[in-house]
Amino acid sequence: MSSRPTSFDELDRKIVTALMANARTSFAEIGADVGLSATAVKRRVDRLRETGVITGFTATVRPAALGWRTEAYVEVYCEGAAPPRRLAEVVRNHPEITAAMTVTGGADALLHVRARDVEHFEEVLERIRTEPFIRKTISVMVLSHLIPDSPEAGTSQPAPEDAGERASDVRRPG
Amino acid sequence: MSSRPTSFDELDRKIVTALMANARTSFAEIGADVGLSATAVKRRVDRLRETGVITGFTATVRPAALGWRTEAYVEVYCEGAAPPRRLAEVVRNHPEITAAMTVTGGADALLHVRARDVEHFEEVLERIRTEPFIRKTISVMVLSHLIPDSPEAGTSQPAPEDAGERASDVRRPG
DNA sequence: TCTGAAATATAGGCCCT
DNA sequence: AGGGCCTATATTTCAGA
Repeated sequence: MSSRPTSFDELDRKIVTALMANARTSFAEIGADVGLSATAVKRRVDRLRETGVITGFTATVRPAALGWRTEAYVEVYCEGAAPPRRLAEVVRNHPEITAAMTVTGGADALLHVRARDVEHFEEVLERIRTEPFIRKTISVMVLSHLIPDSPEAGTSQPAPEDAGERASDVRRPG
Repeated sequence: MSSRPTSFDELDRKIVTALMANARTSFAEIGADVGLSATAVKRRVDRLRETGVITGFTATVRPAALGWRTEAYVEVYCEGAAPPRRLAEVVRNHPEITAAMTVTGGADALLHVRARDVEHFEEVLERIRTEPFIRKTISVMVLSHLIPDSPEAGTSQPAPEDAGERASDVRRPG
């Protein structure tokens, strides 16, 4: 995980852009775009991965299609000092937490949470509040995305493992 | 881009999981895991894309490696009614905004912003506040990620066009 | 859904600058 | 160090059935 800058030139930039647009683009095709052979592109991609510029390749999924229709940000306030280490442990206990970070401001941490519906979200929230560290939470529910294709709109969701139901078999309230 | 779920079974679930873990996994390898031929896997992936479950494949990039070292969430308060349509226009004017959504609570919208450094972030913030609609903003800076590999930690950033330590113009990915 | 063959892509080896 | 060319191995893709 060296974050050491080796050289990062124009060509690397273009290659990364191409792979962000479509991670399955062939090296030959990228090469044709940037003016390199497939081999050269592959070598650069390998290097970009080794140096940690590219950390992986992933499918972007529309959470709603998998039955994840509810999304919220949760500000977390902790008892006394909240060492990030212990917060990280807590966060790992709840698969519905798709992102978590320490932040400036009154709260100690900000969580991004995905749930199937409001009922499920309430359950997650109660679970989180049960954690010994947590003093209080403030939730902000996401209503609609203004940038539909932004990664946070589509990419961040629990793995389908955690999806209790199928896209074609979503539980109804009541 | 029909958002209607056709059938979505166990096999699809596994395929999606595999592609989320590594979008460049070969269909043959996925097939070996789930007990299908490469051809069958490809057909299912094609269908998952057609039905909009999978919206694309992308490289995940460590923003810091490209010179994006500052990240914040910005709550936006608007003058009077804030039609999402107009908010969306405003948001599109600022490539550093990597996600934007309307939310419950006091604020009208929540923005996710990436900048090269605090100076750059301040500049972005001033630009945003200049927009006719915006009445006030409250910023929460991200200090550290508790889930290092969550998509929001690594995937969401402006395109590498703007990378490096250069203060050149910025464009939106895609 | 599988099989099988043809078209593509990849991962190295090797040599050049 | 980085790039191109070549080749063996995999993979994708398109026919069948």
